[in-house]
Amino acid sequence: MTHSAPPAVPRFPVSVTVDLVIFTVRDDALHVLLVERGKEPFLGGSALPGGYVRPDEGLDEAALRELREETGLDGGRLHLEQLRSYGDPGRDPRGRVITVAYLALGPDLPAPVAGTDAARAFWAPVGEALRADSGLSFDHGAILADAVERARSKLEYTTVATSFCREPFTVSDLRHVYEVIWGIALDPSNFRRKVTRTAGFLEPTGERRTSETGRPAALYRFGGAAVMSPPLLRSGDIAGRGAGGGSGRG
Amino acid sequence: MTHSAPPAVPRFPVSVTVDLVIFTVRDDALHVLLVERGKEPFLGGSALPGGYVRPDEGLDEAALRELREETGLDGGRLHLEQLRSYGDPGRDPRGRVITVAYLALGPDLPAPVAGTDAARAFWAPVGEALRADSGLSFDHGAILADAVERARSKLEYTTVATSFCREPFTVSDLRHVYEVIWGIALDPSNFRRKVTRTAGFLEPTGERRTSETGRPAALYRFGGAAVMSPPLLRSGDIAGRGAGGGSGRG
DNA sequence: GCAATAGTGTCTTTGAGACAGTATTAC
DNA sequence: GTAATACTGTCTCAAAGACACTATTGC
Repeated sequence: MTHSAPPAVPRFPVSVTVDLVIFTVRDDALHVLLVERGKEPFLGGSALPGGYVRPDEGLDEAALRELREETGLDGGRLHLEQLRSYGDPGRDPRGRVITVAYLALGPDLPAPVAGTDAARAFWAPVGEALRADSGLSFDHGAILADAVERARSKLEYTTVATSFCREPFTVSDLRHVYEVIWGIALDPSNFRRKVTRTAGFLEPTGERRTSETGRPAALYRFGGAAVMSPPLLRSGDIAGRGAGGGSGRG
Repeated sequence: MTHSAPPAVPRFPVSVTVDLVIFTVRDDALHVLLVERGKEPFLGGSALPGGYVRPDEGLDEAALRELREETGLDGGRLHLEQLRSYGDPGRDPRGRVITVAYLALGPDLPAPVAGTDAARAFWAPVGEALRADSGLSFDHGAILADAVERARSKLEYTTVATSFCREPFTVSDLRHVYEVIWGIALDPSNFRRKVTRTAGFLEPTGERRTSETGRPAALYRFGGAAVMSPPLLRSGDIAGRGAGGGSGRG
C-alpha cells in the first residue's frame, strides 16, 4: 500500500485475529490461560484464547475486548502489550490467517469466568503447555515460547513483575515472581536491596502483613516507574540453593 | 479464530502489508529510506517503503522480498527483524489495512537502486523525517518513532550496532554508530574497553587501516555474539564533550 | 616539531554477590 | 526456648566513569 502497486496481487482472502498469551503466577509455576477448542480444526485440542479482529476496532482494542471476554477483567488492571505477529501461510488449515499475538500479565486471576465464550478455559503450567506431546494447536506453541522469552527478559529491565502481584504485596511476593519465571533462586537480601533502592519501583504503604509464620512483612504498592536501570540481570543467580532460601546461618 | 466463533464477523475486507524501516548511518546522522508516493492517497508525500503480502508468502519472507526490491540487497547482509503491527481502522483511507512493520539495519547502502519499484526512493535523516511538518504519510511517523526507540535500546544489550558497519571496521567506526544513534558522546577509552572485552563482539582481523590523519586503527570483524551482558547503557554518557573527543591532554 | 587519532593504564565510584547477624512473629 | 520469615549490615569483587598518559601516523 505504500508505493505504486507492486506486481499485481492487491487483495486476497485474509483474516486477522488476535491471540492472547495471558500469564499469571500460581503456586510455584508460571501459568498460561488456554482454551479447549470446540470445533475443527484441532477439535478438542488446546489453544491460546483469541478471536477475530472486528471491522471497526483497532488491534489493541480487539486484544482488550478478548481479554475481557476471556477473563472477565477490565484490562485496566493488567499489563497488556503486543508481542508480535505470525502469518506463515499454512499456519491455519482453513486459509490465510494473520494473527497479532498479545502478552498479558496479571495477578493470580479468578478461575476463568463462566457465562462467556471461555467456558472451557483453564490455567496450565507453561512447562506442560510447551511440552511437545501436549502440543498446542496451530503455531501456538511457538507463540507461547516467544511470550515466555519476552516475559523473562522484561523482568530484567522493567518493573512489570509487579503486574503479577495483587496490591499491596511484599518484597518476598515480588521475589517469588522472579524466581518462578526465571526458574532460579535469588538472594533475598540482594534482591531486596535492588528493588527497594530502585527509584519508583516500590512505594511503601506503611502497613505490614502477618502470616502464619515468621516476622510480618512490610507492604508495598507499585511505584510507577516503568524501567530499571541498571537492570536486574538473570545471570546474577545463585547456583545451589533452594527457592525459599533463608539468609542467616550462624 | 482460535475458539468457537465469537459473535459473528468472521471475515471482512482486509489487506495485509509489510512496511520497512531501513536505517543506515551516513555522515553524522541516522538515515531512513523513504519513497515518494506516486499515487493517491498522499500522492507526492513521503512514506516508508513497503507492499502487499502475497498469498503464498510468510511475513518475514515478504519483508525480505521488499527489502530486496527497495535496496537491491539480498537481506542476508542486513539485520532484519519484525518491529510490530499497526492496524487502527482509518490508518489507511482506502480501507482496512493491517501492516506488519520491520526494522532493517545496514551499512551505508548504495543509493537506492534504479530499475526497481523504488526509483523514487531516497535517504532522509530521521530527525527531519520525524518533524511534524515533513509529516510522513499514513501512520508512518509513529512507526518510524517506534523503530528509532527500538534501535536505540537494542544498541544497549545486543551487538546489532555492527550491522551498521561495513567489515572490516574500526572501534571508532563502531563508536560513531553509537554516538549518532544515541545522540551523545561516549568516552573513547571506556567504549574500547567495553567492546573489546565483551566476548564475541569483535574479532581482530590483524590488519590496520590508515587514514589521512592520526595513527592507523586496528580492523575488526563482527564476532558472532548476539547479546552483551552486562549491557552498555545509554545513561553512561558524557555530559559536556564534543563527538570527536580526544584523549590526551598533558 | 605539531595536530590528530589510536590505544594503554589506573584511580575512583557504583553496584552486585556473598554472606553474617539482628528483628519480630507463632508456637 | 525453636522455627520461620523479615530485614540490616558489611566485605569483596566486577565493571563503569574519569581521566592521564603513551603510540603512530601525516605534515
